[in-house]
Amino acid sequence: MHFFYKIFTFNGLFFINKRKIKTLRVTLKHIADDTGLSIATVSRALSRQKRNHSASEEKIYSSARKLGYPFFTKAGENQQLSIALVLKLYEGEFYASLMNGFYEASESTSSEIVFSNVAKQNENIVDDIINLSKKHSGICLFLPSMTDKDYLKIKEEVGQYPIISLLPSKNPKIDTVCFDSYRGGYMIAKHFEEQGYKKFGLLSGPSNRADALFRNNGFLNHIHENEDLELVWSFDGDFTSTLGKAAFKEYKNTGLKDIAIFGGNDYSCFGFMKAAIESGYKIPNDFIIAGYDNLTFCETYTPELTSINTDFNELGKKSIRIIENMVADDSESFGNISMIPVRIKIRNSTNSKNQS
Amino acid sequence: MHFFYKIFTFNGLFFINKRKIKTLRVTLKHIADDTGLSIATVSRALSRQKRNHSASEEKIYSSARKLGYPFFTKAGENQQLSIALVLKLYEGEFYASLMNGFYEASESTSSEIVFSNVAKQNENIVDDIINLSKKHSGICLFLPSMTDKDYLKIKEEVGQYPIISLLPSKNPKIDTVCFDSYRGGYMIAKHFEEQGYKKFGLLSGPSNRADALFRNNGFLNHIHENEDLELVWSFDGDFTSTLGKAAFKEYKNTGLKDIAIFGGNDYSCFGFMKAAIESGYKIPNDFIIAGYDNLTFCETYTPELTSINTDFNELGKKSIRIIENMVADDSESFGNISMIPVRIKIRNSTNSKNQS
DNA sequence: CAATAAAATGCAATATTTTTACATATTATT
DNA sequence: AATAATATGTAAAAATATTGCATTTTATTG
Repeated sequence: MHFFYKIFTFNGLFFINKRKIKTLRVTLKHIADDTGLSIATVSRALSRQKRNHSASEEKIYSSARKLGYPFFTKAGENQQLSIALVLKLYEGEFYASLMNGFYEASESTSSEIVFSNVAKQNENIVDDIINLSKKHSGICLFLPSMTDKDYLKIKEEVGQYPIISLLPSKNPKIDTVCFDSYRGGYMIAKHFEEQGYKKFGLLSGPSNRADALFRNNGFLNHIHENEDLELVWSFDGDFTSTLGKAAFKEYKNTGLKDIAIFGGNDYSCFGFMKAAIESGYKIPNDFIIAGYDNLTFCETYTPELTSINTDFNELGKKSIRIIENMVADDSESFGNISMIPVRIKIRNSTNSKNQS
Repeated sequence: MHFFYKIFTFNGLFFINKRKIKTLRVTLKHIADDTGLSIATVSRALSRQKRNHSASEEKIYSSARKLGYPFFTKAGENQQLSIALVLKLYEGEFYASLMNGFYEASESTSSEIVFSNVAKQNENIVDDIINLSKKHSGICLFLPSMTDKDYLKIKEEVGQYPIISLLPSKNPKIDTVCFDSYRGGYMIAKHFEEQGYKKFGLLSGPSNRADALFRNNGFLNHIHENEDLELVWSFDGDFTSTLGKAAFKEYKNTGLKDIAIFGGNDYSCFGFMKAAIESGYKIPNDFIIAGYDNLTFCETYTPELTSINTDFNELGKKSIRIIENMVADDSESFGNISMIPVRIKIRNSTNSKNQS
């Protein structure tokens, strides 16, 4: 006589007919079956103090890793927090600086930083982040493409779990630690004014990035606050040197000279300056220009580029401290913003006086 | 009546007098004690399908993360390999490119790349790497400071565990996947010759880095192979633009002109060129120069810098493929080298003909 | 090559850890 | 205040891991 059961899975659970059965977690039995050895042998191999790298042991370890068998932490061993820095990695000095800043910051605390990359085309970033929240004590998000809606969804799912964003937002839904982009833009405009310029130009970053908007706003607000200052030219860039070059073409056509240009970021400026130099323009004589990010190449380029320095080590330290506090006392907090001050680094690209 | 026991730990084991007792792994009991809740409640919170973010649940999760309680993988869920890319992170475009290349390569395979940073001052790198070998299916090392002795020690401890180095070595102790640095240097010398130059200069990288030596050797060997070519100037740099500048001072003193200089890497060249331009030299008219790494700034700089392009995506793909093969068939392999070809990207800095 | 020692393995008993039924307490809703 | 829903603890049951002992396999020695 036979019985027939319908076995199916739903939401990660297993069912026989409609009765819920155990969620099958990975056990020594799975490894034993996978390697063809007995449970006892598997147990011994995994709990041995010193690995001996015999063929069986290697097979067991490799199977254990493959199947996701957990390697138990010994009690009292792992007391440090693990904080994930979630970003979409691209090429460029910027990302190395960001990661390096966080990493160095973590060395002076008892927390460990883990970098977590998010796929470039990824519909389920929110789910990924929620998953990460199981493995780490806190999360720092550097994801320019995230919308307010995404943040809200994360906040809902994740409750008072320690999570912060490293990018400014017009209307922050979660706690934020970021550079004071507004002030950066403002400082540049101020510096331009101090150099005696009245006519200003703006090569802006992508309009869907809040940090780009804040930089612009700081710059523009200083212009609008002063009657004798004027924005005479602007161009919508995207933080790439390619559009920086395109911006110069457009600028050249206008025939404007002797203006002070804020380039949004350094890459844009490098593209703009290169095109300008190739067209026979002299910087800072024909126009002055300043960037944002203070990449190492600001010093390498001729003329050296005035830029806004952002201290990633400070950003990292502050972020880690905030996450640590959030872990310690689980009081609800929501939309707090911490601003890291930025510094202007003045170089030759805005120094028309001493130059000529 | 009382008994006194001496409890102590050694090698992660616990002993009472001299009798070994259990290694105390983290269990629900620890979390229950830590949170003040019962084991049952902890069990329920951790195995709940949908988190509800109640105060207790948050406390339990946070304690679990803190103590290192393992989150079990469900059987059949985690079938992908996890490969660690171990490096010492510094600022600079180079590291972002390396990580990005590996990350993108991993997207087209079933393996996952995890970046693992190693502290800058770290006496126990070898131990750290051996620890990582428990958590990951394979390891890729990018650690220029490692010596042959270190590699040998790792190989001994780790047996036939899948591990490779991404840097060339004079006498490789473990399997290596790296760029063909020798050929890169060679290609530059060849290109210089084709441009009609007979007198060559070399600004070399740090002598303790095998990859720098290979670049030099490729360059020098082509010179030595041809009777009419000659090395007329050389300088010991360290891959920084600072020493690039210093190199130019030295070069200027020699009074040499019309030679072809290989800069070791791009940063050195940028420093050298900047100092040269500031001294009124014209490139490529007064000398031609080529770098190595093909950073994005090669195109941004004026003159655009000829350089050797290294495809990190290829490096990543090849490395992942090799690790995957090592995981699949556990045959012993030792000191195999795979070279990734490099390409020369010719730009204006070596183009004195069409220029003048 | 046989004799012996050392190491690895499987079985099954034992120990440990996790889950859950049931009773009770707490919190939310009407 | 009554009732329902949810959360918690106790203790029993179930699941999982470890280990003593016997057996097999591999390595070493004369």
